[in-house]
Amino acid sequence: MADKVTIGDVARYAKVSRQTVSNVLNSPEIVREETRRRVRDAVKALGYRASQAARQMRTGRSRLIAARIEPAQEDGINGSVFDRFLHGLTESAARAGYRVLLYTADDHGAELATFDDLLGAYDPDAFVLTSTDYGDPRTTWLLEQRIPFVTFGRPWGVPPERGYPWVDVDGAAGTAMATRYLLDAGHRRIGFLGWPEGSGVGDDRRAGWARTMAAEGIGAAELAELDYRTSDGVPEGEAAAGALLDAERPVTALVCVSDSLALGALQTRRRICVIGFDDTPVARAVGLTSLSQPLAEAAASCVSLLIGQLDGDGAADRARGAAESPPAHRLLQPSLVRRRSA
Amino acid sequence: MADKVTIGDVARYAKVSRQTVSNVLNSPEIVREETRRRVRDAVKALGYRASQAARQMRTGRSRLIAARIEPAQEDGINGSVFDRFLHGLTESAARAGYRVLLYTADDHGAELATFDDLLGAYDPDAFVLTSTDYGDPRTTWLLEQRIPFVTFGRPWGVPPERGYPWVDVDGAAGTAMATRYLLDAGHRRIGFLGWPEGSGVGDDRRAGWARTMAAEGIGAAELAELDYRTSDGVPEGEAAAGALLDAERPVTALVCVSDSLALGALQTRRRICVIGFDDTPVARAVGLTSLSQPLAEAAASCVSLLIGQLDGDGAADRARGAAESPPAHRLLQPSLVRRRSA
DNA sequence: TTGAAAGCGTTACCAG
DNA sequence: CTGGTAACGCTTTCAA
Repeated sequence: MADKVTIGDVARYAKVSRQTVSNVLNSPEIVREETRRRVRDAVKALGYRASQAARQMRTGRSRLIAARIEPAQEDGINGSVFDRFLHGLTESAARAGYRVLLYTADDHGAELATFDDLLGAYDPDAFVLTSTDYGDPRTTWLLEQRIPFVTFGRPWGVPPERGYPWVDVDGAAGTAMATRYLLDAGHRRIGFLGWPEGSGVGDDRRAGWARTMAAEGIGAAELAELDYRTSDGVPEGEAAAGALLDAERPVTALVCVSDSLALGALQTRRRICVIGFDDTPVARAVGLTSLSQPLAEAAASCVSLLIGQLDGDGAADRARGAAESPPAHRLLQPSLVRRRSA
Repeated sequence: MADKVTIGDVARYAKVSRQTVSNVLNSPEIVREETRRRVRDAVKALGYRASQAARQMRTGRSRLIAARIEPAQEDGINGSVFDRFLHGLTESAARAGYRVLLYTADDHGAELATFDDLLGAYDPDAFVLTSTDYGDPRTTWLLEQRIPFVTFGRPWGVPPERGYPWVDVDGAAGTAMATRYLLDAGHRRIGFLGWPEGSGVGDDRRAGWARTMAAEGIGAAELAELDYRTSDGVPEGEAAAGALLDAERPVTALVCVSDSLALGALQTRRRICVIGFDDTPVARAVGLTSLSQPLAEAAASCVSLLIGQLDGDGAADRARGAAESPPAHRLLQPSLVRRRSA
């Protein structure tokens, strides 16, 4: 912290006015080539960096993106998913000239309060929301306040006219791929270990399995037999797999909505093929075939959607009233990582 | 983002000067009780929050703590450790009025460059460093620049006079506890699955096992027999455990430097007791007894050590020259989480 | 193209 | 204890 080098120092060094330095930084094209070079050399020589605080005072933009760091999930197995997403977010944001500001919140109520806090003090330019669910109050709130944001997760149950930008991974396509893979390997009694109905993510993943099985000519009655619903967890997976294996017509393979359930199924030590979801460290460790989400890409998409809003809408949005184009979104494809378990 | 409420608005509402409002916020004791109350009511009524940018311009303090988000480790199993630490850090920092700013860096060189970047632009008040190793250039750099920081991890190989504040978990105490636990259960041939010599963390954890075994009267020669060193990973753990089990005098129990190695040992499916380190989600999932680090407490300690520096040293440090008191530190105790594996 | 001046919201330093 | 005034470093008018 030897010295705070300001724009004035650079100007003096390059023998131009402060304004010219600012121009070189913000709209280089309007400055004469030679001057531009001289200023850039000065910037490099002095190690100058624009003070974000001063810039923010003038422009009103903090170049900060706020994201919540989630506590370790229930059994923590899929915690790493969020972790990797956050890493990708930080990296993509940095590339775009933004930084990620972390916050925590135990529930939606606390999170709304934190939004307010953050907005008042650090004034982040945007929020990235994860783990969205039906009737999520956070999106409504941010929409009302006209704060830019993206969600990683589809707007479950939100009517299109109240839409907002989102990024998600196509879970159904993933489980469809997994199911197809097992069918091709000769399986026909392929069960699905899923969560209770009502979670957007869980239902989506089940749908991919169901439609692929149906396309294979498997009727609704048999499908119902093969469809097991339980809350997430390793013991739950073990119990469920046991039930499916001890049925009159046992399953020979299992597509699971999560690695936790899949791991449980694996622990039965019975001869079945198992495919999990999320490609968590555990999957790698125990040789569990799993569906991998392109998290870095998802994070990058979140950032680019945000940048679009931040650069485009600025004040134009407020002036023109309603949005002209529907919010952008992006649905990415998971990939199947083959290991010993299938 | 309806309206930016400034200190002036509050002053007008409470019918006092801007300065008085500032005083109520920063040094409440010098303001008359009644005025204070009126101002506080105004703040609440208007939803006022001091603009961090403006405050920073004036005070030079950003109320930002920078921390690196690490990419998923090798096999990712212990990734959740860092994740939980980061969560705790965010929470503790928020309680102290600070926010956590994230950054990434692939190696030490890139990280130093990022320090510079961050300091120039966002100007965080402090850094929290994790995964410190021998001859870590980051601590040297920050010390030179007189930037406040703490490390989560002891200053391995750093002479005391170049000391800095740190927080760590006593790995040796943990493995000693685990070893004692196994001894009490009647085991005597207790092996240690560790990393190659030279890593501070690994050597420390080995030491706890070794000293406990020695105290039990087990000689150096036998100790050498029981001490196995390998790089981290599940397959590595499986191989190592196999070797230790097939020895002339096989081990009956294993203390491992990581959950990855322990998981590998467990996968041999042989009848041994295994204890891992870090209590990762995998451990919970497969019933592995493991040593748990008090991560939330570690994070809280980091924050309080930082706050001490930030509030105390301000300018006094530079004025008086060398530090009067040695940097503070805190060594926390891990705890043994018993599960099926031991 | 370049230079001068204003102002963003705070807090620190003065007098009253 | 309260009220004015200056200053932090930057970008954005406005003139030259």
